[in-house]
Amino acid sequence: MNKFEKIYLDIEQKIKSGEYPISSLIPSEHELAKHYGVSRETIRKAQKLLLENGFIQKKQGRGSIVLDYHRFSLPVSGLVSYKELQLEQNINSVTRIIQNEKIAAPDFLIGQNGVKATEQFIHLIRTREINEEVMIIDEDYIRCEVVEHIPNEIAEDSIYQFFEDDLNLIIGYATKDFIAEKASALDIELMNLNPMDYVISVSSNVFLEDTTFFQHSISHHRLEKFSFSEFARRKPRLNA
Amino acid sequence: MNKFEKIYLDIEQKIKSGEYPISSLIPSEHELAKHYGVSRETIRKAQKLLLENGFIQKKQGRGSIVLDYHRFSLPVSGLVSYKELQLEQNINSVTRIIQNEKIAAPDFLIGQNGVKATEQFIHLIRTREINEEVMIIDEDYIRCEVVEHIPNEIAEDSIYQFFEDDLNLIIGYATKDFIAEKASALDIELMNLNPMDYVISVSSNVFLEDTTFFQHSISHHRLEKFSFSEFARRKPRLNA
DNA sequence: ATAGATTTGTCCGTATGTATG
DNA sequence: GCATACATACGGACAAATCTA
Repeated sequence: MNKFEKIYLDIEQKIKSGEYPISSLIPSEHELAKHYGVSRETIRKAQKLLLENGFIQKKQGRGSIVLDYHRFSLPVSGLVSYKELQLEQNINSVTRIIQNEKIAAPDFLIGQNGVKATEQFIHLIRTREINEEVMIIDEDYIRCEVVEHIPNEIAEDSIYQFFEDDLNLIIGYATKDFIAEKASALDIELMNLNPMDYVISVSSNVFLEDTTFFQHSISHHRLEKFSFSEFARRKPRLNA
Repeated sequence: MNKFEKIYLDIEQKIKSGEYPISSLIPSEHELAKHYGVSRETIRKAQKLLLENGFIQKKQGRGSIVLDYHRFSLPVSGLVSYKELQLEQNINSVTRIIQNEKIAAPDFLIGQNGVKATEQFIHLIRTREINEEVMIIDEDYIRCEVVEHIPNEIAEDSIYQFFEDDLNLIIGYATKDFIAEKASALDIELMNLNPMDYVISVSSNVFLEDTTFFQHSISHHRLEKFSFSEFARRKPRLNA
């Protein structure tokens, strides 16, 4: 791990433990640099992470203030996978595999992001149940050029852990679109909904670090159980 | 404006104009540093902005690739105001003021974020109409210690522009929570909904740069018209 | 109201490490 | 192996904002 990441974790822990209380100022950049035996730029990199994650607010001439940080229920930003969420929140849930098979490239993906008509995709449909009630239906299309097969045992756990730890894929970024839409036939069947009900549909395209497109996923959430939070910073309007 | 912001805008413009085409590599950090007559660190700061805004992807040993990005309908991240969104998307909409009055601090805000029971708030309720149909109901509670009055002409336009340009307030950050919930009486009345209908409720607390809390807002969206997008980067799991 | 000390913001030049082709 | 390009780190300099005496 890099120096600035180690320092970030150390300061984060000090904030969480209360050693740096909420609303207080953490030591100055100069003091921290001396304390950790690094240069000021390294401290500033660590602080940038703290800033982006909502732990501190910096103010020129004043210092860095500890914010009243928060436990997010469903962070949109940062591409947190279902498995990671589950672990963090200790939700006891069951994943059921509805479908896991290799198919030809679906029409709506061909031509976009360099997908050729001759390619194959893994078509994965899973449900997420809590207390025997289906809360989320996840549908994934995964590019076979990148991942040729996903064992069912993996699909029941975390495909992202599999991608990253076993296949050594590096996930780069994703676009996500949220809309509310009428429940599909599958939603109605698996979630026991009525034809007039709505679901929240989160569709995303995921790309590797080298910019190759590798996954399209659609996730349907029950309205009553849908919620997420985020921490946002005001971006300066540069084009003014 | 800072050097790295100017360079950011310049490169962004070059990407948008096609001078740096999608999927191509932009010049190396070294070349850009020479071209702009600045140090490499300054170029890297500008590139970090491009990275965060989804314009490029960097790869060690390779270079920085221009991504095929964009046209976001409703960026959650970055605290973009309704007015800015409207401008960006050329949506012709009408804002109607339902209520704009000074009230005592509402119970649900007292004690949180340093709000005292003796404080006053501006209670603002507005509707956002498109084609004479109410799409969004915005309810704002704005701290009078920070903003003592909002003229109706302003409320019809953009309160954020008023805060920033006229009152010189600097917005720092916000927390946002999204849930789907049953339509309220006001929703039913103003949006012409049925009692069983749902709306998307986005509630947020907004803080100034100096960490003072100054606004709580609740925004109700019609399901059929709700949509937003975001660009997210995978954050490294530091706690692994 | 002013001056000086402190703290963060920006920028530079250099050095070393690591990944890519 | 080699050149190229990005990643990390250091130390220094000055500016701008804030606080205090």
